[in-house]
Amino acid sequence: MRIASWNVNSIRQRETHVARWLERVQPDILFLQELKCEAPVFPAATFKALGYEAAVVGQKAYNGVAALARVPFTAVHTKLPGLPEDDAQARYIEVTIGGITMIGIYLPNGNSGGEAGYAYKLAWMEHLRARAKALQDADTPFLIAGDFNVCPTDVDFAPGAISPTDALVRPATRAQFRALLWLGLTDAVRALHPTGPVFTFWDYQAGAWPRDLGLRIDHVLLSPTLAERLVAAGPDREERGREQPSDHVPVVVEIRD
DNA sequence: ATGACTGAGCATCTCAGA
Repeated sequence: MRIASWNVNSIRQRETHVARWLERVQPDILFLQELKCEAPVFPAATFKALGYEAAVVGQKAYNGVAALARVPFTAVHTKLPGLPEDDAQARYIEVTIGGITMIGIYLPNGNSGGEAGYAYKLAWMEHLRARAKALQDADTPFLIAGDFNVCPTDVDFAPGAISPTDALVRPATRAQFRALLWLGLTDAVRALHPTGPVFTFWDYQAGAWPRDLGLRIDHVLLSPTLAERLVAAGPDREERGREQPSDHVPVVVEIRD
């Protein structure tokens, strides 16, 4: 089984990129982030023509997540359990496919809105940890894929690519990410690439891509029984070199059937 | 020393991204 995640930075700007990528890579399921549109204008027909059904959690202009899969499925949650009822940010989708619970996330960046904005990020991470713990306690095989907006360690950003005070690297951000891992989850990409940079994002500015000044912020975390079946994991750097690319590349994980 | 990006939207500027 091939599972992928991709922050596309506007699905309407990246519709062709995603369609061609699906044809080339043939994932069983693809989680998308930063759709930047409401569900009715998501280009579902384009992906349906390629054999992919879509579940979309949209929002005007900001955020937005979706799942595309070749096997019929339904979204069981479209909001992160535990968040206030009036939270309108489209950042979470949870589906079940083949007995596995799969969660796609667009975790808050945390650099806007001052300390309140950062507190929202930490609260979001704590609710995500609680959701993961509930699945773990129920012995449910599950994975969490998406844009975590977390550089877990100093190896996960190029020197100079980010400020030391950025919300992606703040100590509390990393502590909350480790709390997730301590549930027994495996960072799929890092498990198979134990050392060195494995970037998934390069800023549009200052020649970050040609200078390879990237970040590793898109992750796939696996519950224990899925981790035992892990055979491959990594970013698809090829996509960053295309015309008008997203600033993120897809991350692809292979799980033995 | 200078310039250095992308996308959406009540749009020729602001907000957000990271």
